[in-house]
Amino acid sequence: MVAFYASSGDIYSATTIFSTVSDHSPLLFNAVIRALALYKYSHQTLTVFNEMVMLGYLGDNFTYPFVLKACSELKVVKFGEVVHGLCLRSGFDRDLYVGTSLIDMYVKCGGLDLARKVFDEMRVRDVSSWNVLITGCMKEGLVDYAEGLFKRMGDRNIVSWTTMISGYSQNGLADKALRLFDRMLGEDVDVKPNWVTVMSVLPACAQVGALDLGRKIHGFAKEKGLDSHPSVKIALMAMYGKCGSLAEARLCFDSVGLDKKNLVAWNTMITAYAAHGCGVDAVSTFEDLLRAGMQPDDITFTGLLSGCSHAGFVDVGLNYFYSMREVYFVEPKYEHYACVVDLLGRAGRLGEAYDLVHRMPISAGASIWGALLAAGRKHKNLEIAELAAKKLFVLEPENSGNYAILSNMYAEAKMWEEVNNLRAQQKSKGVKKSPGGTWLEIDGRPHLFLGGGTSHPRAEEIYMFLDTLPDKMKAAGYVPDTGFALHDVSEEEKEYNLITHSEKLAVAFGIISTNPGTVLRLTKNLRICVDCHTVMKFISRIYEREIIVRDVNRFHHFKDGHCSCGDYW
DNA sequence: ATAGGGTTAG
Repeated sequence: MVAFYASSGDIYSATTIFSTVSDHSPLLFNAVIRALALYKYSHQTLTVFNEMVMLGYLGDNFTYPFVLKACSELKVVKFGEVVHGLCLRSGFDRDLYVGTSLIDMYVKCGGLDLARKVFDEMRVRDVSSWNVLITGCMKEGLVDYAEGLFKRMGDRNIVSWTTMISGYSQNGLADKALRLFDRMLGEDVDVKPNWVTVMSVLPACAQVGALDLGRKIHGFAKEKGLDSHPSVKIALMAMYGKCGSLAEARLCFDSVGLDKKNLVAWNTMITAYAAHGCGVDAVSTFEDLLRAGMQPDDITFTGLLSGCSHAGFVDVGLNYFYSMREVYFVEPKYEHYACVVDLLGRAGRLGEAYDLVHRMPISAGASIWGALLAAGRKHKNLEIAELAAKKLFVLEPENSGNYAILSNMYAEAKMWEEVNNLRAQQKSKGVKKSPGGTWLEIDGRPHLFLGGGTSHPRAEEIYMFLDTLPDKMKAAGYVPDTGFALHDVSEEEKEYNLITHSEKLAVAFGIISTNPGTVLRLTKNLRICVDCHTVMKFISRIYEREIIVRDVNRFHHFKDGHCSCGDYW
């Protein structure tokens, strides 16, 4: 009876009857522990297990996997260690399932060293044991170690491949993720990708902005009947959003039935609108969410507020922010304050932004000082920028971008001594300039361009194109904005530094190597600079091209000499 | 009986 209720998920009935039985057999304990763990009543699982141990029964190979699952769920390594000790005493630690569950528990509780120790000491291992450890390594960023395990393991199943692919995606190695997905299809014919596999490879497309490749994978999913799963559709939405195709993201969103539209789906759509600067759509989607009877969460509000920020809807955004707690019962967190500081700062209300930083109940961190620094730069407020930058030099000393911004502002103000001091400071701390890079997708293949790079096979043509550009642009009314070039060098040299920015190289290659009218899609690892932004506008008009640039935090759609951001970014 | 997953501001 208990087992029947337990397996059907009626935990209440199962535990009620369980408590009326006076003579608990090990079998009965196992049934209840299994049910409680599977339905994530983790505390209760441990309570019942404890009761069992008190009665002198130490548990067997059917008890431990579920007790350990409860420990993993709670993420308390201390509990896990106690249970591990009991495993050893009971002698069931030698069991394959118990061993694998131990590894999983240590991985989920953040004890990778202990997980590796258990793995090394196991006498029998199966695919799952290897897979669990690979997951742990990927989570901790030990990509090389995970690769070693993957290479060494005897037989790999679809979970092994999927784990590697999603691990690469999570560690920002989109290239490797995409290549492994390909290799899996070609090499291991016995392995059948499922919906989780599709979901794991999509973030890699998103990372490098590989729209065509993403579409191909969408087609592949359709062909295999894997595209109807709501989670796959959500991953597709995110991919399309991050690859610059809002329309396709919206199509996926609409194809999820209203009853299956969970909060993640809504949040993804709102976030996509926000990244594209479509404030009106972000707000109206938020209102649709409320009408659909959903309860927004903290992520909904980060999307909504950043949407308002990117679109310049300062007061609308502030209103939402102030009503979060009372109207929507969502406690404003750090990231919401960061959005509001950005919202105010971007709009030039630096005083209010700075006030907020001091009034907030949470202390400001890197993203908030980063927002203030960006605001200081945009509105040429050196005082605020200096203040924010000094905080950032302490909080994220390795981030060269912060040095660059302040240094550029000093240069603009012709404060050469400060420029030199800053450069010396940067050098003494060993901060390396992070190279600018831009991806351009051509025929479904992403091409990488690095700032100042000359290694491209068609570098000569690219530079030739860029060399002739200024004259064409000057004829159309262009004045290069060299104010923020890093060095105190001649005007001409500054112009040259600007010319070698990676997005210019990429757009040049795009223009000379694709048919007229082809939309150019660029993905950048830094923020786009003012001069590149201006150049893109001119190129879109002179060459009649639509150019879509994704920089680190938003999209710019250039068309006929204008940008969708309205120069507000 | 154990394993892989989607949304987060600068």
